[in-house]
Amino acid sequence: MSLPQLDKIYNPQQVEDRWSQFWIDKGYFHATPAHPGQPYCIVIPPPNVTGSLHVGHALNNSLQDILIRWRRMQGRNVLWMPGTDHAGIATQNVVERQLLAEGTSREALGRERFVERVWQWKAQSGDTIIQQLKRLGASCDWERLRFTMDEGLSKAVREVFVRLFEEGLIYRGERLINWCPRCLTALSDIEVEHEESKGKLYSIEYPLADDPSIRLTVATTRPETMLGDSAVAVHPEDPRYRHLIGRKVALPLTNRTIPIVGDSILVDREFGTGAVKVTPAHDFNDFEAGQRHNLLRFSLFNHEALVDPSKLDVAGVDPDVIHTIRLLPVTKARPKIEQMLRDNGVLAKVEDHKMAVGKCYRCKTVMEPFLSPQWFVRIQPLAEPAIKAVEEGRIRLIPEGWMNNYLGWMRNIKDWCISRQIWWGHQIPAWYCRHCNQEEFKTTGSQGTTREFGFVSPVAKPIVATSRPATCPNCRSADLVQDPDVLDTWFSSALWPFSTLGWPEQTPELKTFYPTSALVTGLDILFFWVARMIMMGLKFMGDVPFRDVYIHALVRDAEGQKMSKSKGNVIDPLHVMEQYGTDALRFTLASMSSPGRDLRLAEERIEGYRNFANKIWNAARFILMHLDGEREAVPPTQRSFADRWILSRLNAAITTVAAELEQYRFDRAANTLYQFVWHEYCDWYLELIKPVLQEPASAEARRARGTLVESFETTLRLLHPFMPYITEEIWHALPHAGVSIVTQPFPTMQPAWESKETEAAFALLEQCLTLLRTGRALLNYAPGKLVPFLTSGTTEQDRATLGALRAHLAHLGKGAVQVSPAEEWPAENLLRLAAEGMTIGLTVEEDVDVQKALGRIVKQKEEGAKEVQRLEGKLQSVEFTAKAPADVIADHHDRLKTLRRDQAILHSSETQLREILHGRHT
RNA sequence: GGGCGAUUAGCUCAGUGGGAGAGCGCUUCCCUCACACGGAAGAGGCCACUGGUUCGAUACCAGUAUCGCCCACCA
Repeated sequence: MSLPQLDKIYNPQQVEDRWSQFWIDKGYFHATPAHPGQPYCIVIPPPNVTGSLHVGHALNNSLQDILIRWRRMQGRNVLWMPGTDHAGIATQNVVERQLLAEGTSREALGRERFVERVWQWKAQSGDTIIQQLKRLGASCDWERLRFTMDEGLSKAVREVFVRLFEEGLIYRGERLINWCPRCLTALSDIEVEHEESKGKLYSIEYPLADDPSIRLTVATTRPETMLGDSAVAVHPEDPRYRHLIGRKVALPLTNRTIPIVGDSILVDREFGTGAVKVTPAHDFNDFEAGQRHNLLRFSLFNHEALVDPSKLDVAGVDPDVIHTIRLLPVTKARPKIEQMLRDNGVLAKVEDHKMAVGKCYRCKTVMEPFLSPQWFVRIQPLAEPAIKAVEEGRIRLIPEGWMNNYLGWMRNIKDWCISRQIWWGHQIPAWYCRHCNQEEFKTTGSQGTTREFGFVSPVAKPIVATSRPATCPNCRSADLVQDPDVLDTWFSSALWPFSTLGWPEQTPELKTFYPTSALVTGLDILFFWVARMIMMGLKFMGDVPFRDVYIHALVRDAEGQKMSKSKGNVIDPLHVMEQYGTDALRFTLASMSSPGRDLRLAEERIEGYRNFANKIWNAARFILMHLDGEREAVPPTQRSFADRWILSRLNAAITTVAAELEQYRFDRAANTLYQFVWHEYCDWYLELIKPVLQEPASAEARRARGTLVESFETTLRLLHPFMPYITEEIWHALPHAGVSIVTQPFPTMQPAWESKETEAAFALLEQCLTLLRTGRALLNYAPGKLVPFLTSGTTEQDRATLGALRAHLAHLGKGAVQVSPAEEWPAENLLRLAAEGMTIGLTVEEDVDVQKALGRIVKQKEEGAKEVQRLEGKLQSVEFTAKAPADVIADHHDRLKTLRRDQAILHSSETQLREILHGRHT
């Protein structure tokens, strides 16, 4: 059999593309419901269709692929459902930036042409991330690639919307929502990021309308909103203010008087003065208070968060004030108002105050509470079953520490604002009859809106349907206008586990793969995505969307900073794959993925695992080099010590890896593999069998080759989910049956391989050798020089045991350690003797500087008793027989605890040792 | 303000009611015919602090400190 010539250094680039394509061409990743195995399904967290693979994706998908490949090898019916997300605002922003660079704009293009343009961009760049995922080795069923705006998925979106609307779980209304004045759209509560910032707390005095001598002091962080105040609230049982409820105060800078109301929900008596200004159009609490007390709402700013003079006019603001702050941004208006309040003598004080300011999660612009008509999902009825599913363990969060997070959020969940005033996305399947809503549409143009910025009046009555109705069911008019808003991106993602499987059609895929098995995702989208999938899955499928949710950490840079382009600390996974190989990247990410902890990725770490790949590669080279001859399967009873040992260890590795994967402990599984392959398989096993392989024709060698191939091939299969490329490449070079390692069975525990006795024996053997080497190094014994390694043992048996030890260990000292005598004994016997107290001695020739060695020990003792203790522990069985000055020996004799004198020392000269070396172990 | 997590070798992190570990880095020696992306040996830690439980605590409990994350309408 001719073996391929392998390079000394593993070159990932040369193999990766080849196998990636090979796997796809062979259709290994394609799933079919007809497959007899137990279904195992993961739906991918769909990346932004126009995005590029970042290291977070790399982590997320590496972990998924490990699970998927592992389950596939186990014979399960595996489906990894891939797809991309249209990512409404994010994508729209990107295309808008492109337009800006071209000197045009979304508005100039108009809605239809803009959306067309985004589709073009999608067509152009949508394939990028898919190709990158393939490069990562992701074994998705690429034939099933989905996109959230596919016809099928859009149908699911409309279906869900209509059903929820018909059940009253979706409604439309004018509410205070989070508004991004830059993206010009509403956002949901969780799309607002709170950031601590320094602000001021302003105390303003409002005089009673009928008795200006009495003043109520209220505090606010946003004095500019006082122009829109509708009331002052006090606690109804507060003795200071109780009697004032029902009276009015004169609102400074305006011609309005506003009532004093009692409200126990809004007002905390203990806080501040106990009196609160109420601004229903600019504060979420105040909005609710306003509803409770039927207060007027005075909106002051326009959709760009600029002071709107016409609204100020409506709010009865003093014309001079309007003039001063008209069209100013909110932050610019604030100091003007502050000054005017001061001029009016009603600004009691200004203090420093820290506050949380909300920012848009897409563009970091400061958000503004904005009164506008929007669509909402009534979430509570959906949340309850979703809470139960997790409480009852039908869905498992891993690590489970996140459960409280999830439950806490779900229990306090608020209605979900799902309408967005952007163009890219699923347009809301609601239409308005222009005829029936004449009043509302009177003042408008073709867009069919009555208000600023394209809002359809909140009073207009929508017709909700999965497709455009031909006529108005009420008046038969065909003059229908579709609601201009689109749905929150996360609305369609919430349906992902069943929409991708064909819902609302009852497909075989849906039947086979729903509920899916596991979801692998980052914490950052637990609420955005995971929680909503659970709610929607339970609602529309009547069952949980997945059993396990594995929540992995965020990838940070080596300093623990979030990676961001602006900081320039981004590790580009594509670059890493290029430089170190995909397998190295995957293995690194897996090995660092401890639960509940962010992972700091440093390039050195990747380099380390690149070296690991190279180690595997060279082990393969070694093995292939020695395979040029017959080999036989070995009956367990005839296996050599080394064979029994490595199979037992391999067995342990298999058991551990599988157990860790079951628990999503990718880190421990990876570390087990690393430890096994490098420090057991390569460091010890391959070294142990080297001498045997030196005689290729021997029966011993034939048997050794049998186990060698078997153990290595098994190891490759064990490694494959983590390092798919290199394992496939090497597997093909090894003797094998089958077409690809991808479809080979995952190794399973072999009870016959387990041998605790052999492992115990090996442990002793290892100790002996380490002792020997330590002694050598400690005594500065020249590296090329043989160390006579002599042991006690008076009987023939002892002597023979020692010989066997030499046979097994001679090479381990890399030619510099030899054991005498030469008789052959099974190593186990030696080890048994060792266990019974036999001591191994190290004899030093006269040219060794014992004094120096001992001096080191003494010096270290002076420096710290602990170190010397450790040294003594190691040296306790080392014998010094060199011609050192007698006083030195005497001085340190007791501490060195030399060999017991009742044991004979087998001595050997250098000449004898050379004979042994060349005579070898046959 | 509430909740959660972290604190172990220079760095990144595992870990367990009884011996303190790994990778990388570092020191010494070695380019020995699988691998210098390698081999051998080694240095380096009051396991954050303070109490408690225990025969025994790095581990369990309480508190403190520092850091981080999530949530939050206290004007």
